[in-house]
Amino acid sequence: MLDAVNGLNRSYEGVWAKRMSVDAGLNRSLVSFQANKKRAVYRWFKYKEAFSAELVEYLLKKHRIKSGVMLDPFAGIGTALFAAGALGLQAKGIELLPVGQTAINTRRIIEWELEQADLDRLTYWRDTEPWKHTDAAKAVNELRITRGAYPDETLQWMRRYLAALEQENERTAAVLLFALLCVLESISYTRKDGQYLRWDYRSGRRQGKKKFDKGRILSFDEAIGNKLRTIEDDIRGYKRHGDLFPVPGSRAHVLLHAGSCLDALPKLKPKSYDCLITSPPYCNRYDYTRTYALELALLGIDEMGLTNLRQKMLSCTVENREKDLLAINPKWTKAIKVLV
DNA sequence: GATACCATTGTCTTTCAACC
DNA sequence: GGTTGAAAGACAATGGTATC
Repeated sequence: MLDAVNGLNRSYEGVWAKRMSVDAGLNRSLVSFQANKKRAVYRWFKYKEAFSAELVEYLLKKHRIKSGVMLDPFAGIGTALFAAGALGLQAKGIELLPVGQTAINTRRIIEWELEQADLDRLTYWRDTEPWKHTDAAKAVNELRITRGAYPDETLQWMRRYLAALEQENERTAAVLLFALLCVLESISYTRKDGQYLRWDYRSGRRQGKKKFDKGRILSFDEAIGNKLRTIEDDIRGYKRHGDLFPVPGSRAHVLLHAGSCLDALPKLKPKSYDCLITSPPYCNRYDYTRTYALELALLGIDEMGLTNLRQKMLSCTVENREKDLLAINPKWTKAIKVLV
């Protein structure tokens, strides 16, 4: 079977061989998340799987694409969408993981809906730390895989933070929730390490032969304070003459389809896109419901939701259940015939 | 009811180039 | 010179189900 798959791959590569080339102008920073770490807005959420906005700009410039519609069927946190959108293209994305959907939707709120008064509320939160002045608390959703992820004190502050942000309007609350989403790893006993969540020895979880020490775990105040400061600085950085987005085209035209591209791709209208930039998932290895478990829990996913999400993913490691691919797209007959 | 079997879920170790 | 990471290989724990 493997020979048949490899044969199919080779013949398909042959179709595209003349169109593929090695670009010496690219380096590791550009094609990974590294370049986003220092870039305003893109640096908020550390999504290691992303490529850089600079790469998107590089590719569009190189191929002289200045208008039209771009598609990213594995949109992630929307790096390609917003980078292309800011250059004047219409950008459409498909994303299954709620973490990515939240990142994209929050950024759309910031670009299109956030008002000056909302921005002032973020400044208020940064300066006065309202979670410290409330007794109200809201439970932090927990999953089996996230149990014991935070120090007790941190968990208490998270509960108060969640309760306090509910007093804000929808726009401000969305940004505040996203800020918390961005710091979860840094305030937890976990680190996203390769394809699984690695646990610090202080978590109380069962340890392996080698003790894992993730180093300093940030306090809630320090982590969220830094994040709110960064987000606010970046948004205000846009500001000129009282308008958040004065540069024509800088406010990205981004549309998101929240769901699986297995469902969405066959329904797209043919020949309606001018270019496609994407970073597809590994087909047999990575399971995002493990590495992004903290974030998914915060977003309210329950055990059943987590299981369903895991099985919906295109890839999902060796334990993935078989999918009825022909029911999704009858045109895949040839490829499927090789596999059986 | 005990047992075997199997799919699913969760974790560990090794590796080494690139990064900081 | 320590740390990190869109590897890769493997295995343990768990829970459901078929079989006796």
